[in-house]
Amino acid sequence: MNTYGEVIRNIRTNKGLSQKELYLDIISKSYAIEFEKGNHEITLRLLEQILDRLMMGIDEFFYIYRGYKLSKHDTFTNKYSKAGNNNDLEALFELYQELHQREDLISQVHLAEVRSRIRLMKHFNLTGKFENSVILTEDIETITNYLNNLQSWTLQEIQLFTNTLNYIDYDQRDILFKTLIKSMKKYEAHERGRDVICVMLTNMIYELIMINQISSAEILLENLNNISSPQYQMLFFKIVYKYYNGLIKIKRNSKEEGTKLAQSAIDALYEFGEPYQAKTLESILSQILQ
DNA sequence: CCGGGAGGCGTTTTGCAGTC
DNA sequence: GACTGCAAAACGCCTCCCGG
Repeated sequence: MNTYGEVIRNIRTNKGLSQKELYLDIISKSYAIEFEKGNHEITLRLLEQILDRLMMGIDEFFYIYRGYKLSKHDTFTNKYSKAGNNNDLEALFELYQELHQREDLISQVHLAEVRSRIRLMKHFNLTGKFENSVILTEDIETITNYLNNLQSWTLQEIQLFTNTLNYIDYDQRDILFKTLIKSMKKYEAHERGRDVICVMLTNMIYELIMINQISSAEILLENLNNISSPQYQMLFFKIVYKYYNGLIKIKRNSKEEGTKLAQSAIDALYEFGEPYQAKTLESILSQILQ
């Protein structure tokens, strides 16, 4: 693995910048040399200043540093959501095997998360229904014990909650959500944070609609609408917003209008090339219409 | 003007023995 | 097992000097 300095040197020379041009007033000349040779590391504060001169953010730098790959954890998150969204059991099972070999706490929690997802999907493939009873209680315990100990939540922890909240019982979920909400506010200004929060709200709203907590669902739905507001990359959540409004209308006895709204959201998902998401929403709609 | 080496200096971390 | 004290090692950064 290259050092940070070696990667920076590569980027610098590709831009045709001299060491002076890059490092002036940030670190000394000779320290810059040692840094580029990999003999010294520098603090994050200095690295950030250097990256700023290279017109690069810290996340992009780490992406390049890993050879244009995402970090280890992103790989988990990516693999997990990719496999989950595409209904790819084989990929999920591979992930499961990988985690099984590790012993640290976080891997145990992820293991419970993946195993639950596998069980849920296997059952869905057989019956066409999502049934929480197929999840192991020990897995739910592993996850809730972990989340219960959190004073403040990171985005990855919010994602964990999102991925598993539908198996956690209502009271427990409510307690967790109350501690989560404090951390949630802090991430409203954070681009990826907003994304993570939108996904979480989407799942929460779904659960609330299914247990007929319609007014709570409406409150969260308004939150979803506000937080996902102006950016076009949030279009997906706009579609979801429309879809849930449809479901709520059905629940409030405007069956025809609601179905029309929900169906148009599903059509939009097909049009944007999200067939698995669309199918999931379709299956939920038909469950509700029964 | 550039990259590179030697060495200095203050701060932080680490290893380890001793104490509570 | 947790805390304390302390020396050695490592780290982060610098200045000064050198050769191409």
